[in-house]
Amino acid sequence: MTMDRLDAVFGALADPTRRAILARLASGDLAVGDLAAPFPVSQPAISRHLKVLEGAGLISRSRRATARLSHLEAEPLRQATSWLARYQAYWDERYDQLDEVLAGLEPKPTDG
Amino acid sequence: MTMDRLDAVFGALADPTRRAILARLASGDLAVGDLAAPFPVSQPAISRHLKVLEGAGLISRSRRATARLSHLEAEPLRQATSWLARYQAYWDERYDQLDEVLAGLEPKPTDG
DNA sequence: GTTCTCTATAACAAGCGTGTTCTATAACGT
DNA sequence: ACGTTATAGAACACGCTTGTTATAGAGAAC
Repeated sequence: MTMDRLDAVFGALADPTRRAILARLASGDLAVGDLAAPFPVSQPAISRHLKVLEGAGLISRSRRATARLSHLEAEPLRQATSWLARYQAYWDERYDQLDEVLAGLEPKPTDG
Repeated sequence: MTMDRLDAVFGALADPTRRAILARLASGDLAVGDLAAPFPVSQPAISRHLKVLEGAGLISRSRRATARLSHLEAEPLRQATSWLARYQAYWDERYDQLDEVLAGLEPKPTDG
């Protein structure tokens, strides 16, 4: 249950082709062929990238006629962001006030 | 200059040992030996992990006596978060108001 | 049922990553 | 200078990843 999905997620994101695939899927579901078109790699290579993304939970797939549509599933990205959030304080002191704002309480004036 | 550091950053984060190293460095700079102690791998293996982290810009290093201290550099983590932020809208509708707040304008009351 | 389209799998090659052990280098203490 | 401590590098093994081409399978159209 507590399987380290972060391994798979970060591993998936480490490849620029896969990040580009996710970026394209953000605009809508796509078939393998459409997805492969802009990339200088073969269709089987894209199929394997999709398999990696699916393994990381970053996409889900469905059938429409002979095509297989890939659908972006951003939840793992949220988990990754959640892990990274631990370090926000190390690069951005605005994090504190941001955190407060997000906490749901009423925002206060920036300066007293 | 626009080198795809995300490859290196996400690649570095894909390894659980390296994530654990970063987590420990969040509490303060550490020498290789101290860093290697809790992990079930050899010292050279840790040295190589540190080299990967350094290559991704995630740590910097300095000498103190014979020891070499590793220091957390979180800026690349910010870049990774920045990339991921593109997808926040897909899992959290609060993203919109968050974005507004972060835009730097003075916070307004939650409700008009 | 045959054919066409779309996608997945098989089989293979090459490169990279991670781990090991053994050894070299660097800084300090005496 | 010499020894001790801390870290890096060399050499090697092994598995994983990515890519290729060729082929198989699944569904639609006719």
